[in-house]
Formats: sequence, structure tokens, C-alpha cells
Amino acid sequence: MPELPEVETVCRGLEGPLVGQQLTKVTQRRDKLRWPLPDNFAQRLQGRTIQRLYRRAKYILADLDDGWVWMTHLGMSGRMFIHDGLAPDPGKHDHVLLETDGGHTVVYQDHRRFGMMDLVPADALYKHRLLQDLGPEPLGNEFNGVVLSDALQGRRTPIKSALLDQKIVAGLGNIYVCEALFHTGISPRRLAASVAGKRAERLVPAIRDVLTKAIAKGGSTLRDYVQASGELGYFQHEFTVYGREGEPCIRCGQPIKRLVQAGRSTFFCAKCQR
DNA sequence: CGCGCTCCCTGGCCGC
DNA sequence: TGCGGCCAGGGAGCGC
Repeated sequence: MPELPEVETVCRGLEGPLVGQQLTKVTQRRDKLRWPLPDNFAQRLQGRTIQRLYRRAKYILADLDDGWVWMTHLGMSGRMFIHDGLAPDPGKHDHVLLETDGGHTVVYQDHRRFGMMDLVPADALYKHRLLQDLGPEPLGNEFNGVVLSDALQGRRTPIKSALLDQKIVAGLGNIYVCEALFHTGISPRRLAASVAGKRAERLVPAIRDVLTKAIAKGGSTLRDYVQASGELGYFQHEFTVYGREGEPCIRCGQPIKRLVQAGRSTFFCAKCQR
């Protein structure tokens, strides 16, 4: 489901119901999502107060009052629902339920179960195997043309694949990579190494721009995604290439093409992107 | 080491 | 309506 803008939106939506609240009851209805949940997961979360909620790449992180961090990745289909009071009877894909002393219930639902949750000591958070190799946050100060250019230097993979690599820049997924490449006029097939330099300088503001605009619209809703509030995202109406195979390019009118790179669909305009 | 492919799951949709 | 095939926003792990 979710790339950076969707995860950011979910994270913001969870702040009200969770931050400063104690988890009075935590229910775990499965042993594993993508991987096994940690031992005694629900027991260890129950009774804790959430002090801060934030995002790194596509991970939602919650500082607890006992020095541990609750870590969640939504995978492809993970969703967070907020209910006033108790949740209705859980469905078969509702895997974790959290009741707070503020009177809300947050339900984690994930029908494909590609998501994950873990508990990590705060002082070693970024040593977690899933966080330790992440590249810079694309909306942060540490991401700029020089940094991106250096990361692409010498890479023989297509730029599309390189931008999906979370070690190069963290948080982009299939949609926003396609969109950013279109806005920059760079072919997804171009080797990453040839984007180093001037093209990398142009890519950085395009990536920032598309992510910022998507966050402002509450992310993109294709199939599953809804904000924690239950609202849909609206950025999908602004897609220029993603999911538009055969439809006219908004710039030149040529039909948008689809190709498969590293097993994922890429959408692009063969005329505007070189 | 760096790359692409397969696989982990379920469900929606399309064509027959 | 049913069924098979294909597709899906992620990304670890493996083989080359």
C-alpha cells in the first residue's frame, strides 16, 4: 500500500489517539505478520504510554515510556483504523488491536501480511537490521543533489531500480519514483550512473515536490489505502504516469508506456523521458 | 559486491 | 457465477 506520503499521513492520523495515551489493552490475534512478532508482544505493549510517534522511511515508530520503541511497517496492505471506544468484532485480517485510556481503539489490519511489527530498545533503534542501512530521508536536509549523485555514482542498475533502493534514498516506492522521473524528464531505463551529476540535481527537487504534494493530499488511495481517520487519500488524481498505460501523456499526448523492471511495473512517457 | 528474480500472502479484477 | 490467470503501493534473501 504505502509509500512515504501514505505512511506519513497514517502516522499523523495516529498521533491524536495515541500520543500521551496509555495502552490499556493490547490484543494480538496472530503469531506472525511477515515475521513472527516478538515474544510476549501484546503483554509488553500493554500498560505502556506512547510518548512520541514518528516516521523513518516507511516505518512508523512509537517511543514507549519504558525505553523501548514499537516499530511498524505496513507492507503492501497494512492499514490502521481508529475507533471511538471499542472496535467492532475483529475481522479475519485484523491482527493487532490497541485500546487506550483516552477511549480509542486502534486496529491494525493487513490482509496480505507483508507488514511487520517489532519492539526495539530506543538506544539501539537505528541499529535494527531493517533501519541500519537506510539512506537519507528525501524531505530532510541531509538529502541533496550531491548526496544523491554520489549514491548513484558507478551504479549499473536502471535509475528506476536505484530510486526504489531504500539505501540510496529512503521512503520512495513504485508510484512516486515513476512520478518523479516523469517530472524530471529522465527515462526509467537510464543507468543510474548516468544520472549522477546534473540530472541528480534536478531529481532532488522533483522528488521533494511530488512527496510534499502527496502528503498535502493525504497520500494516494488505489485499493486498500485509507488514512487512519478513515478518509481516503486524493493524490491519485494527480498521477501523471502511474497506472496510466495507453492514456495520453499530459505533456506531449503520446500514449504512456508500461514496462517491467526488477519485477515491478514502470510507467513512463518514451518521448518526454530520455 | 552488485544486480535481478523469486517469494512471502490475500484478494480484486478480467476474460473465458 | 465460476474459475484460472494476472496484478498489486514492499523488500529480504538468494543465486549468478
